[in-house]
Amino acid sequence: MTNSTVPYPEMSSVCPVHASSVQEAKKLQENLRQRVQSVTLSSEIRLIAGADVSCDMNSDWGIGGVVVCDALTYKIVDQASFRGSISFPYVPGYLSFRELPLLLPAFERLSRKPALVICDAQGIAHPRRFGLACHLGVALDCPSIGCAKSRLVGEHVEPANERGGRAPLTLESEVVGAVVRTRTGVAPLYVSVGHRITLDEAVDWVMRTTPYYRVPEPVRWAHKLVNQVRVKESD
DNA sequence: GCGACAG
DNA sequence: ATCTTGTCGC
Repeated sequence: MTNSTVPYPEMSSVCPVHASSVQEAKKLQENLRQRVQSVTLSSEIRLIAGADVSCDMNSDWGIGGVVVCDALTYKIVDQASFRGSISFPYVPGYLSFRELPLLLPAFERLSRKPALVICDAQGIAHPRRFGLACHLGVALDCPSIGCAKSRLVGEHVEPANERGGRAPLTLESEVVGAVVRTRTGVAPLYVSVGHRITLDEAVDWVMRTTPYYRVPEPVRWAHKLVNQVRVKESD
């Protein structure tokens, strides 16, 4: 029988997030990418989460954190973090193997389970269409959005300077995301499908969660959380 | 060989 | 990502 108090019973079983080399990580990505679903959101979204990681400059420790917000008021309803050692180097294209080992344990510590997660990273706007947001979405079997502050791959024109300005992000003649201006006069965000959502829905949720700042509210809170914990918890 | 390159 | 104060601009 299943235990309903465990937030993510499916996580521990079938989605590897560790790799001992870039070559191994690449093979995992090429295999796991088949599990990504770009489909319409299946349920009504009442709780939305932001996830982020903070790394210590001169050590191999980092903090993974999640903040869960009410999808209508953006008030914080739950949060959790996890401190651990970082085992994978930062290699562009392989960020999930560095950050997911810190993020997933944080999700396990939540008492409220979000219906949608916004990640501070790419989704399918990735060389092998399997950025961190996809990896996290598949591992948690949860809808997710890739919402990065800068470009990893793809070409695009400059979106209109006003809030709501949007331009397609193209890679190998495929639209893999959207470059979205969330605030007038500020640098745009790179939005893409993570898992179990469509690009238009992803852009819609990024716009809905940016009423005040460039970055979505849940991600801003998660960023504050992990930095606070890192300073407080620094040995 | 050279430049690009989420966090 | 991280180290960091003041400062330029709307």
